[in-house]
Amino acid sequence: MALQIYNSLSRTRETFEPVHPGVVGMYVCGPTVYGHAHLGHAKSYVSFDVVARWLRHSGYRVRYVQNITDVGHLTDDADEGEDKIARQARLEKTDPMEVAQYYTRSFYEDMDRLGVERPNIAPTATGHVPEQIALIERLVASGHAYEVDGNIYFSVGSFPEYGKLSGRTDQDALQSGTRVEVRSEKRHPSDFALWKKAEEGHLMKWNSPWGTGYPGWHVECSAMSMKYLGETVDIHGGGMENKFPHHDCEIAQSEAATGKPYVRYWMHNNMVTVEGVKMGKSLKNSVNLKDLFRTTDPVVIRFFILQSHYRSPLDFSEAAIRASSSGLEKIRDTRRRLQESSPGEGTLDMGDFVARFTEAMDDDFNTPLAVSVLFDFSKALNSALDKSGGLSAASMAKAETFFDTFAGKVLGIMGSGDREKGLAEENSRDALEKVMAILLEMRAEARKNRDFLLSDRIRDKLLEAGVEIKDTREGASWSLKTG
RNA sequence: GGCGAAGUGGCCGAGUGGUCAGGCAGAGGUCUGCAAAACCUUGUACAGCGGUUCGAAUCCGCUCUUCGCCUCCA
Repeated sequence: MALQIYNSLSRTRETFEPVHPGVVGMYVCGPTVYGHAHLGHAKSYVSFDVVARWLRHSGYRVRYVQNITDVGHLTDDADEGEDKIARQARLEKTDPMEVAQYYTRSFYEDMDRLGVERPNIAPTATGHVPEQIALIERLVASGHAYEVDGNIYFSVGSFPEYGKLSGRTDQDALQSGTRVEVRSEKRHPSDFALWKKAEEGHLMKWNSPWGTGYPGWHVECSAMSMKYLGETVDIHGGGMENKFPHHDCEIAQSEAATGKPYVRYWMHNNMVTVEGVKMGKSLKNSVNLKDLFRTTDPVVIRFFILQSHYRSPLDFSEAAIRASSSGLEKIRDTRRRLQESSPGEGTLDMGDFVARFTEAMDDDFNTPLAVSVLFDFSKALNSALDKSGGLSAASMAKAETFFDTFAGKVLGIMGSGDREKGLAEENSRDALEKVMAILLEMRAEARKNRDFLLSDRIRDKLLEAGVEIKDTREGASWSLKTG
């Protein structure tokens, strides 16, 4: 079965076909860097990370572009209010660019810990002002945008399909009951700003054909997406809350400028809720990743996220995290056991698991179903290892490859065999292994002499120190406790 | 008010008409000095009410409830 993707624009599942065979251009809306990343960022970027990983696994060459918004989004209304980064700079008594750089580094730090691979290109809005101006000029020249006193607005009336993504197509009907105030200088209340004139004291500003100002809040994605991925991008991803107005505006300004479809497949991931309520900064229930990582292994968070579908809301709770932690530990234990077992004669057929995993991922990236295949595989593998004959070296190698490929490279919830490890970490691990070998030998001797008092004391003390002992048929094994 | 999503067993969470999701927690068992792990067994869940059908968690209608967007937000 070919890869199926749910397209938010058509609201149906479609067979994936990129513009250029074998190559995928993918754009994902990145963060606005004025604060530390939270669980919502984690869900979004882990989800799209797995999308990119799966496409690569399927043989595509993927160019993944994810912007950093370091200017232009306002605190308040679409065209009013204060620049959020500028405000944060004022609060921290520093420069907006320092705020942007600081939180950009913080963002990547957190994403690295979650195992999110870096985008191929991570363009910043401030680094692409000329491209944004060029796009605006194109829109002004073709009559899709107009200037009023140094401000440029996109004329929604010039693009009849405006709102097709969110289903908000009747602009006049939308005006009743809306909370957006009517701005007199705009021709239509739904028109949105492409360029804003810089007021007195505005810090982040650039020269333009219309005077000193700064770009509006939707242009950057269109300009940067088209610059690096062409006028039609294969996949454009983002959070559901960005469907309107952000993505509808992107479509309007891009398609009005080029006359070509802007995006082939729109993908929107759902929100994180905390006890059933949307997580948001204003609600003071947002879960900061750095705080969360203090108590929870980032990989557990990643696993937790992948245990639900990207289009489903994810409800965060301590209990749910604990359940995920136990589940992940089960899979990890199985792999550890596999790596520590000695070869025998038994065989295990991997084909069915590979097929089921592939089918799940090809069906709109159904990671929870794919994870369940991992559990089924673990069970089958454990049963095989339980049998007195053990598993043949060939079967063991195949099983290891299965983990390495699907749990490691594709889902990123386990180390991949060829991962790079720091030398220091390697050395301390070596030392620990030698020490543990000595302790386990002494304990084995104690058990042989039926000195269970001593053997249990060793086990208990080690557990206190964070090392867990398990007695198996093939001798004792140990592992560092996580979480 | 408009647009959109969703309600699955104690909890999390798949499943677009017909033999099993899966995980966590719980119970019983095998193994074991004990423990842990693993494995086996164990749960007649699909918001409610109607309808279509030989057959519905899955399709249709109504009702109830929740959530998101319509203001920046992943």
